[in-house]
Amino acid sequence: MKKDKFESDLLRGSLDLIVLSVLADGPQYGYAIQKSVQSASREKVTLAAGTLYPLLHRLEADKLIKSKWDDSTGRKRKWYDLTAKGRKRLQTQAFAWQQYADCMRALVERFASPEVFKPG
Amino acid sequence: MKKDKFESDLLRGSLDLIVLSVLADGPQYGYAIQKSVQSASREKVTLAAGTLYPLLHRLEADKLIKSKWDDSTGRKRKWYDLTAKGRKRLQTQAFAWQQYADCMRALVERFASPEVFKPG
DNA sequence: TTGCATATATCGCACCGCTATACATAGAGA
DNA sequence: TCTCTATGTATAGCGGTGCGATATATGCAA
Repeated sequence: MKKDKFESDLLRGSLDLIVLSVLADGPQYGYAIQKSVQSASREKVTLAAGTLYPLLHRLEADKLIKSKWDDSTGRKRKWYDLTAKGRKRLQTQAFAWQQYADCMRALVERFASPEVFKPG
Repeated sequence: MKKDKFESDLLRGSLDLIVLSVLADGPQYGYAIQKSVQSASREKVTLAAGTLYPLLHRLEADKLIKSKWDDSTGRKRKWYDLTAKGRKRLQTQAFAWQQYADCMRALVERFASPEVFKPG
């Protein structure tokens, strides 16, 4: 559990935003989104499949994204694209996140110090 | 629900850190912590009692804080204080949070724009 | 033909913030 | 005195969500 990744609870409430932001650059299918998030976060955020697909279904149910199957190639892929509502949500959510981050930073900034290696 | 406050899911995973940071300035009892968090965040973060007390119990179970009842005054108050472990956790958690925030900011910064008032 | 990466999906667990509820005291105002 | 509000702590249960486990299927390379 002591991976170099962020705690699940820290990501909670941010994953929607992350996925929306990744889709802002153009349509992608699920598995590609997973890889995009991973690389865009420099491997700090890893979306488990059991997290990603339900999340995409939720976003679609909320009409923030829309999907289309592509059977033309060998592999069946479900492509997702932002809706107008999704684009709008991305903006407001991103802004809300910054507000939250500014507030948090003010609270905890002075306490931050990296964990240091202690020889056993 | 359209209050000026942050979404619950956004706070999730940060509340521990917030409470630890508030306790870093000295011992406080539950109700005071609630008020401190509220004012330190400029009313952006409001800890419901049903959130705060279980949270404090968890932190104590993890030996990050320790408690002591004070019956000397009229009102019975349970005072909480950081342990050495709690102080250490505060540092590492605050640092982890900054890492996370930097990562998030890089991802969503360019999309942020405030919600504008639209006359109906 | 074996194995891995790709690709999507769902179930159920665990965790936690919140509402609702409960109980008790102090102090102010009627 | 009575009532109302703020203070003070606590728990039960609900709802949402990230995740591990599991299932299924295909393309491709060794």
